[in-house]
Amino acid sequence: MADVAKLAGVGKMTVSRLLSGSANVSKETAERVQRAIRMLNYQPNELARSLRSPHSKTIALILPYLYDPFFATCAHAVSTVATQHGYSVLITTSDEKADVEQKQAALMLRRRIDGMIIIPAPNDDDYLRSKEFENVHIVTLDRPAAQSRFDSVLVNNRAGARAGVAHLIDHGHKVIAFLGLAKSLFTMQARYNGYREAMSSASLAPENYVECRSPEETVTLVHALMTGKKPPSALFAGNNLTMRYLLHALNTLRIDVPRQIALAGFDDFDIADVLQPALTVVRQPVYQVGEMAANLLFQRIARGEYPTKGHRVVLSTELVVRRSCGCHSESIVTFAAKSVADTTDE
Amino acid sequence: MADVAKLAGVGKMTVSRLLSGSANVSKETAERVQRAIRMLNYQPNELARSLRSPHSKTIALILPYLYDPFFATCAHAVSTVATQHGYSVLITTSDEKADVEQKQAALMLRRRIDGMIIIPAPNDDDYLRSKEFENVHIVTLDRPAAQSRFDSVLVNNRAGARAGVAHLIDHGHKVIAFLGLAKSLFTMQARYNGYREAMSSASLAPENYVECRSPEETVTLVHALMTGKKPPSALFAGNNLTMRYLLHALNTLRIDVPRQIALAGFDDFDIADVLQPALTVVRQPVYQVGEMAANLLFQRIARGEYPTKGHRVVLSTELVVRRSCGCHSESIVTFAAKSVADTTDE
DNA sequence: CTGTTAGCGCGTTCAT
DNA sequence: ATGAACGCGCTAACAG
Repeated sequence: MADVAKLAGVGKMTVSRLLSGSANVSKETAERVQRAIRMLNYQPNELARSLRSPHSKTIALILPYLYDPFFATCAHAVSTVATQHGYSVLITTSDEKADVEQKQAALMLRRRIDGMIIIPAPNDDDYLRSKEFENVHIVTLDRPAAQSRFDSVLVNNRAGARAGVAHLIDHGHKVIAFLGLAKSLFTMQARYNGYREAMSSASLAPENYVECRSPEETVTLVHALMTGKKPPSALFAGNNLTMRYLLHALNTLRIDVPRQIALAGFDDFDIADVLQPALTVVRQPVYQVGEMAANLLFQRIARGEYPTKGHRVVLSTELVVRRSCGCHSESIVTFAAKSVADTTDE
Repeated sequence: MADVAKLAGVGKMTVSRLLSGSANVSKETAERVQRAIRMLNYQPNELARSLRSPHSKTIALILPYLYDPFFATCAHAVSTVATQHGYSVLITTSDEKADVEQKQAALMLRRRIDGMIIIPAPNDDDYLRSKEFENVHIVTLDRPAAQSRFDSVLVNNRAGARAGVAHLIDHGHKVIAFLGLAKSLFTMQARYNGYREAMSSASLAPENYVECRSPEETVTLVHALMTGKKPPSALFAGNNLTMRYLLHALNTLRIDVPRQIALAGFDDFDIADVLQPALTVVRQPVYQVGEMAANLLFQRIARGEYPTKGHRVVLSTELVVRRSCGCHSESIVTFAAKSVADTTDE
């Protein structure tokens, strides 16, 4: 910058003013400076700017992994919104490990980010309430942080799962199993609760939660389920990953859907409708979840306020009825959700 | 930091030395400083460090979008390797637009990143050879940059596609269509070339490239193809996105695979094996592509060398034979690729 | 082994 | 309308 100033025959300050656009610079000198900038191919150092100003124009995004299309789409939305606001995104994956997440979050803090969007790993988000995190805006995605001042964007997991399971019940199924990922995940708990509500409402006994850790394990679990003393006639998958595990397992075990067993699940995905049979799923507004989280964050950043109690935005889901449940025609039913809620379990 | 120094009764320099671990500090003072750091909950400002040192410990990752599982998995690999090296990742999406990519790349440069990994949008990567980019390490992913000094990590697109199409020919198909995304994409051109080679080798006439811009358009195109004067008996999809478009279209048009038409494609994906029929695909080592690119970049950064001619690493693909081609048993064939090549078209 | 000086590139403050 | 000086938080280079 000093070089530019020298070449233009002005002080560094004039150059700085011109770039920030704010203050008064005479047309003539402005033009001289512009020329000098082009001649030297001057690029301002954003690092130095960030050091000086209270804003680094950077946010952090921490999520478990990117190979889940749900998370990937959220990340895409966040990136898009950030670019619109002139912000950069520091991304990092936690692999669902709370300690990794915590270390990465601390690192982001030292990089002076203006805010962070987190899909928190289970079991330990206490660190977010420690002193270091007091001066950073945080929005949580897909899962809330316990008793926190942070905004969260969720979907109505419980109501969605309840409706999906109720639909299976409407088909006359009495024994329905719920399969999910790690039970410690917020979304899995909420959806399992929805499942239990649906079962209880129909005076049916809820089955135990079936935890699928891998495709291989799922084969074993499904086999055990089907050859047990109370074989289910329908299955509900807790998310799109579980559903894919399940499809593998049913394929391996040569169990026909929906003749031998009916199927439904939470979270739609790209080719769920071209499978044979097409899958009945509870669809969540994936892109909007990420978009809303980013918008909330930038709103907080713009206002600079740190509320003591965060808002919980709950987006609505819809039941997409296709064939795997046993239906012969397709339809969509939407479940409204309060846009701001304070329930502890959605 | 000044506070810590004051509390410990030492100079800032001693604190700095302790943190960087390099120089000599006596045990006693070290302990005093440590205590002061803990008491004040001191966190070093990485921004200031980056400003001072020649390394910002940050790399940039620019890719078209994240909702493609191929790109998402590459991004995951890059993020993982970066964390291993103690680096942070600034991510941004270009939406396949060269101008967006260029602007974002320039912004990254001003943020003083140590290196960048790019999946370049088609048609315009000249900007990478301009003066500003002289002092940054760049590795290209999935697609090369023309005549450049940058390393690239690719897969053997042409050989893979050739083998996939040859397999369809072995089934007796005479008219095979190639469907892909934008024709301007490097991978699509290379794969289409492989298709043409396979056809020519069998003395068959290659069909024109069919460009699928959306699921809807694909329905129209496939319909036109099937009702045209030379309806194909087999289709080859240029990538996983095209394959999904195609599956939608075939489903909509109620065309049965593989009875009415045989199917194969480039790029495996998660549930390609549970579809009915299971899809025959050319599989590329997705995670390894991202991992290798990141490793190459960190190697360059570590050595600090800017070679005049970049290496082109070409990873091998394999043909995963399942059912959509008409086969009744499954198998895998791997195609070796030279690990370093200088061909302009892979 | 430790402290002092200087400067990374920029923007704010005050003076002109 | 413009410039000089100072400081953001840190570290390299030189003293002591």
